[in-house]
Amino acid sequence: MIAKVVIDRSANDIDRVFDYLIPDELVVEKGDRVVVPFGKTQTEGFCVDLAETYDGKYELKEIISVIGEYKCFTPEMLELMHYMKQRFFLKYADVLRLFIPSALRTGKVRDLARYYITLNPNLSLDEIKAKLTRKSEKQLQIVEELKDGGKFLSELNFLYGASAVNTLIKKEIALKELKKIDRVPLKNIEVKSKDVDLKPAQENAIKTIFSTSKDVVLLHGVTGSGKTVVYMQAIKKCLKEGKTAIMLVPEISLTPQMLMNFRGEFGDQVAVLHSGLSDGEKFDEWKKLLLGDARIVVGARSAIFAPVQNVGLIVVDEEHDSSYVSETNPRYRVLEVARFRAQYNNAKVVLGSATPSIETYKKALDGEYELVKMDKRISDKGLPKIEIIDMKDEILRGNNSMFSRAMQDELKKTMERGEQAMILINRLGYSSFLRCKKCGYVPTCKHCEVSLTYHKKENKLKCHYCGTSYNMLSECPNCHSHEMGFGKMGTETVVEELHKLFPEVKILKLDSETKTKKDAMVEVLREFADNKAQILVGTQMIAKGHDFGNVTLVGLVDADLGLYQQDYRSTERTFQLVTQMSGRAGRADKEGHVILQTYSPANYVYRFATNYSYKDFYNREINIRETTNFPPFVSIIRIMITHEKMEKAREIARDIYMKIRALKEKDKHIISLAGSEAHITKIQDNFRYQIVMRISKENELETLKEFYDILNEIDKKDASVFVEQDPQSMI
DNA sequence: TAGGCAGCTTTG
DNA sequence: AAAGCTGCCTAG
Repeated sequence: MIAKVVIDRSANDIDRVFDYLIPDELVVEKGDRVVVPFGKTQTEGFCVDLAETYDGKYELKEIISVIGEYKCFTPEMLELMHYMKQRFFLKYADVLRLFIPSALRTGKVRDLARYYITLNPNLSLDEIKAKLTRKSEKQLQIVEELKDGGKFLSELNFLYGASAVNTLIKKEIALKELKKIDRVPLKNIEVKSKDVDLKPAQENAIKTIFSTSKDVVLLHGVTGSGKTVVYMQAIKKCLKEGKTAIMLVPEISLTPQMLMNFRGEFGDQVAVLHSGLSDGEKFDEWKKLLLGDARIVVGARSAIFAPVQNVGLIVVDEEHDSSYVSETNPRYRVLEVARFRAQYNNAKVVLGSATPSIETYKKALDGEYELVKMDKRISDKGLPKIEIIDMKDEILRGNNSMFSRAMQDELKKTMERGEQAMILINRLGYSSFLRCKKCGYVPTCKHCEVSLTYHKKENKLKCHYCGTSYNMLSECPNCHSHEMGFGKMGTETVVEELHKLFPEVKILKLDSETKTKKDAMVEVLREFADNKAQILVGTQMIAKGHDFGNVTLVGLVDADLGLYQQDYRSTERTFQLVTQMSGRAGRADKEGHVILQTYSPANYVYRFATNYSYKDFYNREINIRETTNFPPFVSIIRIMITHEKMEKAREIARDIYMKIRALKEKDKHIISLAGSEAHITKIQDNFRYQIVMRISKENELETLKEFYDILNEIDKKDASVFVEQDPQSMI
């Protein structure tokens, strides 16, 4: 027998499948991890296929051994590997590494054994009781628990705490041994049928999810319309049918509520996967899913690769969130992976959002996705009122502070009522754009209608989509003032200002600095939830999914900062942000209020956001996209070439560029083509060149395939070459 | 002439 | 990615 093996190394030259002979004494199956001789050494690899014969062009070597007790990859995942490689231009090894916890590869945790605890058989029950520390109620409980047979250590630790268990082991009352776990088939577990009062809209949503013939359902529901209940009821239905479910949320570490809801409903059937877990924890959760001990996974982006079988439902909550697109190493898009898995398993994908991405909504309107609407809040309370404040007017009236008079008034009232406020600073991508401080004018590109980015090195303004360069402006062409500046505002300055206004009020701060400090973020959120501070200042990360009942005021200090960027999606993002942020105000029984400060109060994005009219916003936006030739009417493809030597990177980039230019002559689906240095020319000692194209939606996959063929053909040397579709940012 | 090292080749 | 091989440079 021949084993087809992918070597567990990420490099251009060895990104293919190697043939090995399986020696008679070894059993190797598809999905096994193996040790093989490779070149002059031994390496680990993954068996991705078996074959009877091979083409005989070279002498085969034999597989040395199989590692691990079980297969890492199901047939589904191996097919997904091929799909992702050809869809996103990835390397085999990079894809396979996504599918398994890193602890498994690095060998920190490798076998499938778990500690199993039994009572010492050499001791009678009386002897045991005599040995117990008198007061320890917990230890006694554990002994009772173990009387009729052993339990796994993790379970005991969870139920009684590790210290009690450890004491018993130390006293040799209980014995600890490694016990291998057999693969348990998916058992049909009893699902508690706690009756929930479903609103008609929710019932309708669930009915549609299971009755539609389409593979994707878009659940368009306003904030507070009860989408989570729909997810849970639909998942419950899947479990009853013996299937599994994947529940994706933008960043699980930020939404413990979601997890609590799921744990409450489904108990230990839920496994969690996200980047905040330790290696060991990740491994344990993964294992539970692989073995069928848990049948629901709740997690962030990478949980889409959970090793569950027989998937019935994949939910992508906050569908529009940019975290569903991987922007590092293996670049992939969760929605497409979800759809692959759903089609493989004959399952449904449910996309939930109050503000679906323009791309998604168009697909729903075009009939590719099923569209379900939930446009009423559960609580029958209206959505909070959004008040727009014109900051130019404030300046005219002599208020030079970063807070408008309305904002100060409302903050004061909120503090007096003993309620809480959230202040948001919009820092969605903070590349520098120029803005007139008097009238708010932002220079844009003549050809692309996107705002220009300032390039310090050349002292020029540039458009990122077509590359046109403009001279730097010192005078505003609109109002002729000379106060052109770069809009930038930090959480720090906002907190300082607030302190001056409200010296006795406790203020908390949450930004990307807090995020890097491990538990700091959780701590800040808990303090705020416990009402220990009255104001929470933060970047857009505080806009996501939190449910603070006492928050009645939400303030956006400078909503525009996200609006004028060299990015066609910035209006959309701003709309999403305003809508989401206002969803944080007045969640419980209190009336909410939103204050939005802007220099462009007339911008349509604010008009539609304050009326909560997504549909009107969509109509306007889709129109602009169509006339300006932006996604979803075309696809923007970026090929990035990075190399530690600038000349090499440039040489390869030029090679690719010339080949695509030749292709463009023949293929009318390639609309535009531009090659240049990337905006950030060097990251981590690697020089970066990019080729940006617009291609038509028609024939899109074929056009991409042509690009991939070129990329496969050329000598990439040690360069890393990756491809992005409709990139979130052009940095 | 030994030693060092940059750059290239090979991997089933 | 990692190891080994080649060829060139340099100190002595």
